Amino acid sequence: MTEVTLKEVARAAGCSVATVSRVLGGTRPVGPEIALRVKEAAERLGYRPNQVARALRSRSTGTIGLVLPQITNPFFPSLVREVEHALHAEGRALLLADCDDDPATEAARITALLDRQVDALLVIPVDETHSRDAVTAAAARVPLVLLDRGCGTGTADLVATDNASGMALVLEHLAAVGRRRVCYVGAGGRDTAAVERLAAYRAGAGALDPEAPGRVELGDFSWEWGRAAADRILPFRPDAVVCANDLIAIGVLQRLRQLGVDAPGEIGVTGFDDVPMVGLVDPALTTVRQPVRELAAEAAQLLAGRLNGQRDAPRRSVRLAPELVVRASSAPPRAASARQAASTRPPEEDQ
Amino acid sequence: MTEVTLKEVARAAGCSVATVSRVLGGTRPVGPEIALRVKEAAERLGYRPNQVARALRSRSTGTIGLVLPQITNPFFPSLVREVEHALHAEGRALLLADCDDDPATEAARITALLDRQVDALLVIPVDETHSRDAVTAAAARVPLVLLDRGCGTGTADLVATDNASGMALVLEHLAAVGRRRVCYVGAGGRDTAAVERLAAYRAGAGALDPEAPGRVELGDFSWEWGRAAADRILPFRPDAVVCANDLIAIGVLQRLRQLGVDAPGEIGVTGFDDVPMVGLVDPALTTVRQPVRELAAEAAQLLAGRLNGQRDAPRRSVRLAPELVVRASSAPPRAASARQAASTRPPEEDQ
DNA sequence: TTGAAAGCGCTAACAT
DNA sequence: ATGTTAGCGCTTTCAA
Repeated sequence: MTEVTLKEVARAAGCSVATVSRVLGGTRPVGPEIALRVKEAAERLGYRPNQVARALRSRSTGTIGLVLPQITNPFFPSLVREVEHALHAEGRALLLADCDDDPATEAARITALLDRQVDALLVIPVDETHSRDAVTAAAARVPLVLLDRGCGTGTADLVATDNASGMALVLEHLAAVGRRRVCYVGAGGRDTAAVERLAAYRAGAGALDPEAPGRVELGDFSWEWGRAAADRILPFRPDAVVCANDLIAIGVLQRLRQLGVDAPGEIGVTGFDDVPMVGLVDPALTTVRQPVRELAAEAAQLLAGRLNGQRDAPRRSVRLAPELVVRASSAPPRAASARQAASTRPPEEDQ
Repeated sequence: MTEVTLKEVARAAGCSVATVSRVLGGTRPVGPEIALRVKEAAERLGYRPNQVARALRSRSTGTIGLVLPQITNPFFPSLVREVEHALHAEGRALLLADCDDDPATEAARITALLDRQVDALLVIPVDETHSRDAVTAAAARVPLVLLDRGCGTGTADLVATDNASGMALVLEHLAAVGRRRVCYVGAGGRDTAAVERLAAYRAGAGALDPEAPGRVELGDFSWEWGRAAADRILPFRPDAVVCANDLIAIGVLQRLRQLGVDAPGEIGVTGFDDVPMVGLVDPALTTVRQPVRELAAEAAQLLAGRLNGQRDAPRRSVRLAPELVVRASSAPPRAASARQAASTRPPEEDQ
């Protein structure tokens, strides 16, 4: 079974291939009755345009590459989903590349996608500094939008959550519920999510307590780190732990429970991202919800603009405001009864 | 900055385009010193083959489409990751389509990928019956491998976990630790994961207890359902709850804890998949680990075979054995002390 | 408004 | 072993 081509449709409709192309592409006006004949013939033969041939001729594949650090990071699947939907809604397709959190792999994947003639790239850079060269080089060839994380300044368009204001929301909220001895459990990575959230904590925490900006423990974005970090922050005798993402917060909550520390009674805990998994923990986690759908939509729209001739418009950097989602884990502390309540259940150990 | 083409490399190397193509593609023998000249020229000019042109001529794009129900289902990201790595290792690229658990969207995505001339398709079907037509039609056009889930018999090649033997492992294990009053919390969906696991439970549970095959509650693959189901299975007075996947098991464990029921002391709980998230729950979850990497590798290899001329070899159906991962949630019951221990902590309610 | 014809960049016959 | 040439299926001048 061989493919139906334009030529065959043209023959069936009794006109030239150019006319068929015009009817189907809507490029130029075509006489109404011949247009009908063409559409009918195409329909009848089950004609489907060969996108590869179209791409070669028109220099546009209709595919967008998405390069991300690790699809197994629980924040990314929902972002990928929204990006996929936004692109398919415009008739584009998504080439996905996972670079295993490795800048060298990232560079290789970017090259591979460029070789495939993607119309544009969406990149969630692995590392603020080490991703930079590959991103800059790619941005010189096709429109490139950095998504969710930056990569030096002025490298390319950027669509990301406003991490600073998200962290500010958290700190304001903690102050409002009467918590002052805050500390931070973050990630030491060089990606902008880690960097910006830490910086925002350092900048804002001093308003609650002059010592707070110094009460910082850095690891990675995992709940294993959150567990380990819980032990390390207890000597600070904090009344709140601000975490750089939800996974860390979940780990902290788990470990606090094991240690018999009452959360939120004694220590409040906050996360960042609002990944689906937070539905699992008890107490429910107060966190910062990233506007995932809006990020995807904005990125798709920005790309579409660049692809429609706005290639030389000034670089855009779009920061979307996240939303604080207040749940139980940051409820006002039970100042007096906390210690006592916690001690009714003895600490358990890991098995 | 315009792209470097074969023609320019040929001119720089002082030979014909055909020769350059042969050198770079390794298609035919070429004289050693002219080969060197060509490689040098290509290198110097920074030549990158245009994959679209190559695809049009050679009728092979080097891209594989992956169509899956929902990337946000926590089992899929690791599978996608392995598939991506396996394909990129062979120089292929991955077009990802997410069909939102909807068969109509699935059909549309499959068509979109075929229009893009994917060399082959990997499909994780949404629904055993409703996905069938689209899959069959696509399989007539390109090699198609069903991944992780089937879709009627004889439709296409299949690479999936052996759900039946996974469930059998669970039941044997529960019998070995002395649990007999088992029940099942499953999913009522029409995908093969739900169907096969349920069937295997029904087939095997009778060996533990004649009533067990009838003790079944069906919902969906979510932890919300697991929570709700926990209340529904308590009247069975079970000593073990077999769950169709990890999310359900996590929900069941959570609700049991809320109700003050001791797990595993009183009721053992098992899951299926071994998603990363199981690292979060306490007690640690006994589950069935799907051989994710091997599934991806097998699927990639099967595709590669089909693409290298084995298109008409007999259909293959490959079932990979999963592995039982025994953790705390199915430890032998504490027959006597269970009720008492549990009642020291009063039931909490959802907030 | 329509058709004829020229490619897009590459590979694969077919020559030599 | 190398060069010449004819397309792959489509879009887009350029003429009519």
